[in-house]
Amino acid sequence: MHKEIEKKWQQRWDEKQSFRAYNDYSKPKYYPLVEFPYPSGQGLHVGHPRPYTALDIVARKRRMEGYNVLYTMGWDAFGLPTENYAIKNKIHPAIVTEDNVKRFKEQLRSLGLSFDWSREINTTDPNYYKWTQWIFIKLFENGLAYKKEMDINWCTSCKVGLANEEVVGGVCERCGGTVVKKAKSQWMLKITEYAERLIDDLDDLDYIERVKAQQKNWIGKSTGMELDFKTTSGDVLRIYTTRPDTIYGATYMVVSPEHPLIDERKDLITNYDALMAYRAEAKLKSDFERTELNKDKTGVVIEGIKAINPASGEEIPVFISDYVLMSYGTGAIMAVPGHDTRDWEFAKAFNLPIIEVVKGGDVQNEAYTDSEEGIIVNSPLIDGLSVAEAKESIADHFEKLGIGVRKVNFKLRDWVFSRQRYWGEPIPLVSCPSCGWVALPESELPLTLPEVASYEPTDNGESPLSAMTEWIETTCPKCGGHAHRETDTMPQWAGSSWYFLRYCDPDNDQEFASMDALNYWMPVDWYNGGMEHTTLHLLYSRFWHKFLFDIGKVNTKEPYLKRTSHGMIMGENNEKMSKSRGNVVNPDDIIGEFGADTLRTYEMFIGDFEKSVPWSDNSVKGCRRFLDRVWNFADEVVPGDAFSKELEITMNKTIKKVSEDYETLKFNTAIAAMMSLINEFKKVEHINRAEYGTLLKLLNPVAPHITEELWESLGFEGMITEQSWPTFDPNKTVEDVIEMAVQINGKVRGLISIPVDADAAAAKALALEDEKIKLFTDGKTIVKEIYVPGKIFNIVVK
RNA sequence: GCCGAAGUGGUGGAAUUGGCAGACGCGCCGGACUCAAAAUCCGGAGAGGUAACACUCGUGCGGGUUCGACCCCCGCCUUCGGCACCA
Repeated sequence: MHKEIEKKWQQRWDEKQSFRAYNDYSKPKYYPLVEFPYPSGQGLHVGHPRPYTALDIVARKRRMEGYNVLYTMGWDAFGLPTENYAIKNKIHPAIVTEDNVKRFKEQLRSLGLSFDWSREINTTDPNYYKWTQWIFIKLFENGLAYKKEMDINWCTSCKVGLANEEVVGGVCERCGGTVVKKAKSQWMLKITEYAERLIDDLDDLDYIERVKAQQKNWIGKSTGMELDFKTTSGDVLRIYTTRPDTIYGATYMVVSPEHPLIDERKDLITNYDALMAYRAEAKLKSDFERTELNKDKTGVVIEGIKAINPASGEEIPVFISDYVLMSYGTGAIMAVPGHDTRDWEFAKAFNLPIIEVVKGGDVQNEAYTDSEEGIIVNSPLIDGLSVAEAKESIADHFEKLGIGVRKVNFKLRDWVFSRQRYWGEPIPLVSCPSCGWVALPESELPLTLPEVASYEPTDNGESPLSAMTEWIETTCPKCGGHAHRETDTMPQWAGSSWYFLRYCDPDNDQEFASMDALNYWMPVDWYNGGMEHTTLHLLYSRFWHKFLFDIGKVNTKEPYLKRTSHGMIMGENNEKMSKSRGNVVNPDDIIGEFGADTLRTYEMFIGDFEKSVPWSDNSVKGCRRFLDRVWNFADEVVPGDAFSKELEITMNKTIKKVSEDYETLKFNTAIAAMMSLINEFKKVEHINRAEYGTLLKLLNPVAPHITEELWESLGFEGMITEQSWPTFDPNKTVEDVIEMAVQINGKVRGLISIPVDADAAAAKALALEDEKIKLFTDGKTIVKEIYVPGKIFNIVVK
């Protein structure tokens, strides 16, 4: 039954192009966006439809409200799993991708999502990645792409570079071999140049708070100063600190094991070998392991060089330790064990002096760090000042002396943009011996991936493309001389950093999208995606968008007006769904047995949309039962074009509730309200066409097929998809008389029937008539009455 | 470890955001229909307590604020997401 109905309406929507987004700029537009999937070999699992259905509900509601809606789908198809599958099975990744996309698309279509499939895009399509390459060239031309030596994970036995994910517990996931850091010259994007704006512009956006907080913390802005420490070797060690006020407590220094001073002053250092041994050890650890707070602090003192505290003039030792990273600040810190937890632990481990410079804690027992209101002590220049005052005063002092400067720092690091892989966009640059790095002219884009015999990374750490001599050898676009192509490819993040722009104008072969189309459709009105994309993808795409704004290619400084997040759907055992755990549920099975409408209803009813939730096969039935009940009522509908007196309030209330809940991600309570409405329908003599038709419209975004079918079979005009959204009369959403709880000392002891707008005196009179209330008030004195109209009446007695 | 969330019956969750905790659904129990089962329909239930009421307890744990706390504050515990080459 459901199979025929669903097929019928999916075909009819196609024929009538019901969900086509027209570039009809006279109508108000709405642009809802969901994260496009990576088409994996496993096909869709039941987690995918959750966000798609949610915004499908919004999209369908908006169309019924008269908007021109752009809701569409695409494929983020470059990536490691496809490449690894291709290597293993000796199939071209393009073919693997094609198969996966085909399967994903069939599955998505069977869900009855109202995507405009004419705008489908694929990041691996040369007509798409032409523009990804084009944007990269613009970044390069604007000085935002540069080359830098960066460490990659290197498996010493496979002799390949590994993604972080492929390094499990410090060893190679495939062969168990040792993984080390290996320096490699990589393309970097200067996202740090946008750090300030990426934080500041969040203020005007309607992102859920936790997303904003994650973005802010990831960018990690801190205000402090850079300060020079002289050394006994006659050098200057520049440190970064957010606490210049604690300078007198700096009893030692720590530099990163990679700090250049060590090699520059090799001759003065008497324990160079020990330092080198420590550096080698640190190389094996990730930054994450290095900065862990609760691990034992390790380090080696540099023998032969001491530093001089610029405030106290005392000589202090200099250590190397892995908790100081070369990539943050200046790679050197002043250590104030009295007021920094990691410094304190290090000082304890190495028996270094701990000096109290801010009053309030017991620094011999633990670092005193929450010191914003503390008073400075043991610091001749700033004694008696508050921490805030001292920061300013000492900063002024050092700036005057010319040995320090106020500095804002960010945790955010530049974006490593090179991959030594095959399945990614080729970086469209050539290296010319006389001109340096030169971008390809636009006419040579897209630079397509060459056919190679092996997609396997080479054993020298270079991309598979590096083995393609005839592809690499080229001429310099600038001087015409002999030159080499870049053989690294872009990371998968590239294609997904601008895809929402392409949806606006997907077939344009002159530009990535016309300004007309962008002016009309952008910004995205509502972007929903997983919390797991909150830091990287969201930040990268905001960065690219801001860059495109700066060069005048897009019309808004931010891509997304609103960002919400959905929870994951877990397996029935409440573990993440995965093939290896054997708890994956395939939507095809549910659609086969119960239908797409039931699956959609269940996915929306299953729980709080923003929280993760375990799948339950059993509960699916309940949603099917609900739809069956809706179906069965069709036979009992009587004529009538207005709500009956009996149902008037209920109908208005339900329209209000459902309309509001669809806007606030509360799909579960919207469906519960419609279930309650059906329960009300059972209680009354008749339901008429107005009432039933309204229910169908409210339910349509969730269960589009069955509601279309019922709409048609009852002889309503046109398709339900083309109808306008029901409205309600606010005056008819509340009952005149309500049941109010009466409390004695905060505990509910009785109920009174009272007009909603009654005053306290009326409530009191009614309450004191109540037999049960009398039991609690008789012989007691009323000391206080709290009356909240429409809510509660509380009597405090003694 | 750091950053961000979450913890409510047997179970998924709800609670107008400080005002009757457990809506709605699943599962369970009982009944109707049936030769029987399935499906469907009707009814029941947080725990303790009572013949039935009454009453007591109850939103991860321990404190606090308030007439009143799932909701606000302080201190913990557990689980989940992210940690820069998974997407």
